Amino acid sequence: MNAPSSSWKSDVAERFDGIFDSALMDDLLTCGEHMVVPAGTMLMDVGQPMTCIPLLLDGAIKIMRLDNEGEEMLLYFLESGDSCALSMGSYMGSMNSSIRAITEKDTSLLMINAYDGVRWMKEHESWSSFVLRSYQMRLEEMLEAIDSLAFMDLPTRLQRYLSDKVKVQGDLTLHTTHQEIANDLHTSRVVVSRLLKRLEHEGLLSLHRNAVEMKQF
Amino acid sequence: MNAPSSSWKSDVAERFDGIFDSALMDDLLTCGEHMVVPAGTMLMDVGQPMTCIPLLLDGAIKIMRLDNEGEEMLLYFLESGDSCALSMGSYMGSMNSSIRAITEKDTSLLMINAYDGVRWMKEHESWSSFVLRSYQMRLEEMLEAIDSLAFMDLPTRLQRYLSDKVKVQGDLTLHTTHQEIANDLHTSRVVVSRLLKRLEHEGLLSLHRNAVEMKQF
DNA sequence: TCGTTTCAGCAACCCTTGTCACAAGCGCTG
DNA sequence: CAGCGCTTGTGACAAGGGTTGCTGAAACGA
Repeated sequence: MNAPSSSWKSDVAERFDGIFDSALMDDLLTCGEHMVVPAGTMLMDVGQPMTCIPLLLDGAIKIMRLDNEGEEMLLYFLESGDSCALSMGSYMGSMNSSIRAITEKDTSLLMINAYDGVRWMKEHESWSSFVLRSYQMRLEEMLEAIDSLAFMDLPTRLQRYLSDKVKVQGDLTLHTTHQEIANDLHTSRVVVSRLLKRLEHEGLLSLHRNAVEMKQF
Repeated sequence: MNAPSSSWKSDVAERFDGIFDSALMDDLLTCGEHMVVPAGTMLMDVGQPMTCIPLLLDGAIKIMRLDNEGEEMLLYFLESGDSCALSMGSYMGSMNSSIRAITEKDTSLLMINAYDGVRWMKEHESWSSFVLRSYQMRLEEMLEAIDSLAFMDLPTRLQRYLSDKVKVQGDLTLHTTHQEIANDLHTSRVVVSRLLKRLEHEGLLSLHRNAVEMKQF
């Protein structure tokens, strides 16, 4: 959010320069609805109908999976330039979201009506290859989530999580609680505290109230 | 594989009737290369370039993820009518496979050159929506894999695995070893033997050498 | 400033899962 | 038939991680 909110069109032009051709860019600017949402906003929840496709201009969105008891599990983060391909699902049979999306930072995004998105698949080759690439990237990130669950122990997963979060936040100091970390990793607060303490002893980070300050990552 | 191998074209026509329009069907029959592969064949491995898109006519394919040490983890099964969207990735930046694919049964499939597949995205609307639906289905299955890893304990995962396998094989008796099951679930043989024994005591199945006979599922 | 709430640290305990070691049975082949 | 490899069963044990309960400190709100 470096630019004033009136200039989001130049943000779009800059962010997707070389990716979308000019005709598509025009359609985007005409049909897209620009939004700025503060950190912590739930953009989408499990069971909600998906009517539009978000294009991220700035900020970050946390994508999570839930089980029947409402327990969360972090899947991945969307960052600037990303889009959530799962939203195209509204066009294909599955009408409802199977994930929860919450802004991780203040976020600027362009909402595309799903119907327009589908129409453009035929009209703009640069759009259809963008959508396919987006699906591809989401699949790769899901694979990484599976890797971490299937092949890594909790200390390793925690370190990866902290690294990712530093990258997304762009700040070595993470303003979060142990409980939040535990939710994202789907484990318990006590366990996270234990492991963080260990990492502090190893000198990899230092702990404060409501904050984890990373030294290396 | 009910039909003689010469009549695979009618298999295709029947399997994808109502999904592909007639022009696409013609292209499919012209450009596609039909193959019949026996069970246990590795169709694709991690690191291999992906040059074609498989359309499953009959049979089943097991899709697995590997870690650095070569440890396996079952992701999902492809069944008749499915396609592996990951293969489209060859067109998008990522040239190499990140998964391993092994036929689970004798399998009949139609191989589409990736280049043709990409070209048809523009030319045939029924193709592009098929590809998108395919991506969508793969994503949903990955989500289920994540659910099972993140939210379920091993006894539950084992039961789900056995159920899935029965459905895919179309046979209540699974011809497999405890070691193979352990590989698919990424656990150890001893643990699988233990849990299977428990399920046998509960009357859900009975155990034989190289076979698990399901009673209910 | 005082009470309340939230957060983190810590200890003890337990359950699930993984590991090791070994034995027994089946089926194959020389 | 003897020998071998593969598969399964089982007991004892270790480790990872989840649970409970309690404590004190920091932040917050009136």
